Amino acid sequence: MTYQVPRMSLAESDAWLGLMRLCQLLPTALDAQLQATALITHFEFMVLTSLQLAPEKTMRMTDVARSTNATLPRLSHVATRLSARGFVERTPCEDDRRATNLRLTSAGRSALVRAIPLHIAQARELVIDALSSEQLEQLTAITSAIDARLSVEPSARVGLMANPVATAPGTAVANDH
Amino acid sequence: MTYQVPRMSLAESDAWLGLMRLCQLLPTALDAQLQATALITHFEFMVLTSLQLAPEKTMRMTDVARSTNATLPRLSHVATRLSARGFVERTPCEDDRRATNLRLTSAGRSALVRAIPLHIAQARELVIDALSSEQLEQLTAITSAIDARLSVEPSARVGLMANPVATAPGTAVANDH
DNA sequence: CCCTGTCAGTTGTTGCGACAACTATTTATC
DNA sequence: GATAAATAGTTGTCGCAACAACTGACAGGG
Repeated sequence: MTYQVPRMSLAESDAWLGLMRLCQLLPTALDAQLQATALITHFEFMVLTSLQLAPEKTMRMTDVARSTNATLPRLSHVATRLSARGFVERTPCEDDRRATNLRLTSAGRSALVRAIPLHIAQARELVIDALSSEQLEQLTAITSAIDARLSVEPSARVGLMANPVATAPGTAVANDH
Repeated sequence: MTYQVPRMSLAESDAWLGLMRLCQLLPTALDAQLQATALITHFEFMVLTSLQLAPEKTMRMTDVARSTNATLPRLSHVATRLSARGFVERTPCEDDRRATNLRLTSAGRSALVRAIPLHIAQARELVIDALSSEQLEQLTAITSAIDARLSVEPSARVGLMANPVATAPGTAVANDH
């Protein structure tokens, strides 16, 4: 029951390759510039921003992770680095003693304030100013549509993926075209 | 001479954050799926594909790097891994003895052929089928526009970036060009 | 209560990408 | 034709992200 995956049309392939290229180059360029000018990574910037917006400049690890699209282990490591630089403090949570609160220090706030204009300039230079306002709206719609697909858990979107390739050549893979 | 960077409007910020989220989540999801099903990374897939399309299934390292949006060191490392798995062979180039040719082996071709339908299914599932054909065209236009900005070398797009943050507050940064 | 299961975080390992430094070859210049 | 400069690749180091395994705390059922 190997049904045929339709090939990509030219338009599809153009869009796909363009997106892949973007996903590869943009984050790298962004991080390189922010590192050079503000001495923090883009992800660290997002963490600091999240905290800055929170009441008491304090948030629980899990909430920060969610709002920055990160996994908890990743955030934990970054929090360790940020706290070593004095930008952030870990404090135990009263309500739930499993939880940890992350608080933005004044040094962290300073670093963020220094970084903000650089970051906005970056966003303008590389993306926003490159697009018309129609394209900005289109981009928002496109990213949300893809996002919806990404958020579905992997188990629910097996689809054609349900046919893993065997390591040994002898194993029947039945991928005849 | 601190001139004000205009803040982002809501529409701008939506587009920006959506794009950032996409650039973060999509490559990860892609690699995880391809690794699990085809046992290669997305970047390895691109390398194999490039070679497959080349005459004699052979290309020079530099050309492969360009066609996969990678740096030469990165490609060199990946070539080492791929060649350890027998998917690829390094051969010296006759014309230019500095150069190295990369050739796709038959084992490499098999691996690629196994991966192709999985990869296409992925692309459809996560991106292409999530978008209308108008959106696909829009996406192509958007990515090219941003790409044009990315390709400009950093030195030529200093703009507001030309004011790096000093590590120590006292240090004079005197970065006039 | 205790015991099982779940949740919040942390830590250790692994693997990959960026960058810098290096070798070897080719091209340009005088 | 020798020397300088640029080009093609390789290698080593560093930092970060993913994943798995672990600890400690809450919640629900007997």
